[in-house]
Amino acid sequence: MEEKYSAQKIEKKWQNRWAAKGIFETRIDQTKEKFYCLEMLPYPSGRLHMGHVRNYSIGDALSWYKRLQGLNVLHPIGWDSFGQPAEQAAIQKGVNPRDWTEDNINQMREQLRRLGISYDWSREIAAHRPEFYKFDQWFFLKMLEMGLAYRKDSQVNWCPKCETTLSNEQASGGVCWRCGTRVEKQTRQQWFLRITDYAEELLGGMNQIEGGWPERVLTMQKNWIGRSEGAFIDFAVTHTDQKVRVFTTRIDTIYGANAIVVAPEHPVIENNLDDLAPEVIARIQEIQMEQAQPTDYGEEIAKDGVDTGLKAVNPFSSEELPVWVGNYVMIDYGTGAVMSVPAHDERDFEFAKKFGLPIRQVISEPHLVHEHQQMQALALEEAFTEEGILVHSDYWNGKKSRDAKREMAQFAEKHDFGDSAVTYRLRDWGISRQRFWGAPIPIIYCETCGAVPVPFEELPVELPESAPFTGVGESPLAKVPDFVNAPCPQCGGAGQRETDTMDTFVDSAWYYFRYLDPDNRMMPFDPEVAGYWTPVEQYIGGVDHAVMHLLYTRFWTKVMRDMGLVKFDEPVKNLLTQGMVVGESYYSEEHAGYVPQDEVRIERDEKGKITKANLKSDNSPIKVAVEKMSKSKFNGVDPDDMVLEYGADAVRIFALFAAPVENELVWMETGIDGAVRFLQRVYRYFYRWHEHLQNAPSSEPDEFSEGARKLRQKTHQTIKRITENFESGQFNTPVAGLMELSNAMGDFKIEPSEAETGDLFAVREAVESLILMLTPYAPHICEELWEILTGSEEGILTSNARFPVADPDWARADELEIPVQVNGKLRSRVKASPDATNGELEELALADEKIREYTDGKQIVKVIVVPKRLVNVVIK
RNA sequence: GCUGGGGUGGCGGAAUAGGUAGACGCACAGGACUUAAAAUCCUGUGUCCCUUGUGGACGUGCGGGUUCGAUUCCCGCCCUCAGCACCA
Repeated sequence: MEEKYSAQKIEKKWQNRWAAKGIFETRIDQTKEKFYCLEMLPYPSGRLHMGHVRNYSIGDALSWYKRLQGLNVLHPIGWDSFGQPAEQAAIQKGVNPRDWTEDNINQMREQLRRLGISYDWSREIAAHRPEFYKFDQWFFLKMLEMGLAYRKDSQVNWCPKCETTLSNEQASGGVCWRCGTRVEKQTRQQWFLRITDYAEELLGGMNQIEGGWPERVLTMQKNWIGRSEGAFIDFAVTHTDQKVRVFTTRIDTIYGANAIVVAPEHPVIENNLDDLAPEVIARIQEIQMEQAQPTDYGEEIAKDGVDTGLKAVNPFSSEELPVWVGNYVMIDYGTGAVMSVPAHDERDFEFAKKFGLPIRQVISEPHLVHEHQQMQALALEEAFTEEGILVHSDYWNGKKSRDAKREMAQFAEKHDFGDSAVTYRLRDWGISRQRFWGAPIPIIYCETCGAVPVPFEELPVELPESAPFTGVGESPLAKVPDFVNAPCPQCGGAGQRETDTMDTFVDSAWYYFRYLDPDNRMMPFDPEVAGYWTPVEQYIGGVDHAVMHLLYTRFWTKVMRDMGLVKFDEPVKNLLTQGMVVGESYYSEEHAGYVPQDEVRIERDEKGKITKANLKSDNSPIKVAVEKMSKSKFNGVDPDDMVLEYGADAVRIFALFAAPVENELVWMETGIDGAVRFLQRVYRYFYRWHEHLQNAPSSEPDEFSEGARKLRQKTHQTIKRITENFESGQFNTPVAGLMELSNAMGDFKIEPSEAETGDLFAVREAVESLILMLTPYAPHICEELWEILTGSEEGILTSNARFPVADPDWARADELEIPVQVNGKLRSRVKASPDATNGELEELALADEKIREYTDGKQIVKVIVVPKRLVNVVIK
């Protein structure tokens, strides 16, 4: 054994040994309990960032912990390798997206190896490889058969200058990210998946995962699905046989309706164009344009609208109402039409105020009902949006909102002009992307047969080797005639392939099922294999995927269940959303920009608090902030540099110790020093003892010195505590426990050469326990120490070592210090045996000298004894 | 605006079926070792007060409440982070 700890040497040695032996490759074993530990797969950008390191350190710690408990752990990784950056690189640098992607994957795989993450590399997958995306296409065709995939007109962001479609992110602020041109909305035929068919189940299924998923993720999904209960009501358009159907959650307010407001695209406009004045049509077009302008968060557009001149009849009151077009009504929510009740809806109120429409209050607060019934008109300052008692509503007067809602919906249903209804905010999932670097949608358009699915046996529809990447015009795929032209599978006539590719969220919706059976050529995976490995016990990733990815994958699972591929409803039992990794940044207002740390001089007070920060060059003040790591802010750190400098073990310990996993993690170099120091302490201690520990007895001796007893107690207490911590999903507190154990080992001051049998046993037990419990955090050093300790090259897993189990007798304290309070204030402590009865504890407390000072001459009202914890003497 | 988190030392954070607040680490200060430095080891470190002790008071965002006892439970605020947002 070398005297000095060299992280580089040890880590390299074990990474090579693990790889050579395929230690982490996993097979189905029906005799063992399985554990599927999954981390969100990375996009192969080329460099790992600290967020990845944190994510994979968490997953790896958990995988090791479960392996050491004897579970059959599946811990795979792959690449989310379709997507825009590869195509962008092709446009800007002229490289082939495939080559660019593969290069990046190779680099990042090496980085992951250097971190020593225990992946089963034999299961590695990548979305851009035909073996994988073949099954994106397979699923698409299946969903087409099931009626879950369909095509319809939909709007996309379009930059007229670049002649290309843009994603919402690329069109943020309403301008093209590349050229700054104002983005237009364009209507295209796009493919959709009917996720809305599963809206109710996606909502209801949440009770199966409650407790295992963070509350906020479930809430976000709930909000996203946006279930809303109400009613559809038909308003007949006068002089026509048409009806306008509105959706409302407040049917009880219907007597207060002053107008019907429809979205500009509403069919009632199209159907009655002849009856509309030309200036009205012009206004409607204007309003539609306004509405189509993308807006930033928080930006509210002023209400605008126009009276179409059409009239519709309120089926409850028989009142004739004007039909307006309004910019605040959206075609794709509800029915694209609302009844405007200004007295009881803020938006309608604002609209009515602006256009001078009548405002009638029909819901009253209970104590004002009488007053409201007397008065014809009331001047409302603002909309009254709460529920109450109906007034000015004919037959329904005096009813409570809640009852009226139900009864009025039933009435509408009975008289055939309405229905109770549930609507959702959730839209069907549009998967068409006008991009090259994605899975081609397997459809051929034929003039005679229409949109024809590519037969299953012809899958995959492969991407061409290359395409003209100009960044302008249509999708590059459309410019590859060999790809586009294909015979119609139905009639054999000339056909053209769909040139849109699939949203990359399709890949991520099911990728982790492919790990189970990555070489299957016929099916995405064998259902029997999936029956063993899935569902996922623990999924770990960023909270930024709380809605889209995690909702899509839940949807996909339910579809797979309906296909008979899996037998459960929810794919992920437990979800852990880790916090962001942030760094300290330095902003100079003087120079209007961020500056690197080494250009800043920081002064601290005697406690270490920053008192002053100035630029070294010109002494101008600097603002110190903690922000998400980024190159432009000079506050990022490269994981590779860190690993090179401190070693993977230390980097991983710090990533897990510095903060609870769901919190933000502030990356500090001084913090990582602490992790290095800890590892060195462990190594030094081990070095000092390792030869002597070979003489330690294998069975428990009868006698122990006082120091050995103390050490054994601490060892078993630590095992107990760390096991509990792991079980409750804590990753930072076990490190603290290990440090305490290591400190206790140091406190047992005894020369190894003078150690008695009992001492040797106690130290060896502590060392073994420490190594095994530290393995999930720092596997390299632990493997090394284990090899030296046991003399076996097999490694911790192969030698079937197990996570230590606490002996309750040793974990039990032999003497307790019981705090004694007088009237709730801590006044003294007494020593007591853990077996002391409440009566004995009370006696001890009252006999205590300091307590007697307080109780002398006072009346003791009562004494509260909390077994093993505390005594409180209440005096008067 | 709606929804959901979160406010504990100089910092990251421990501790909640109500029971010693501040574990562990960082930073800082002092000491040992050293010709010196680094490394290492030891000690101290919530605030305030005094008669410097095995002392006292205060202290978990603020104000109330319940309780022998509240960081933990209840009520009302303030601040902050995140997601969503003209959703009818």
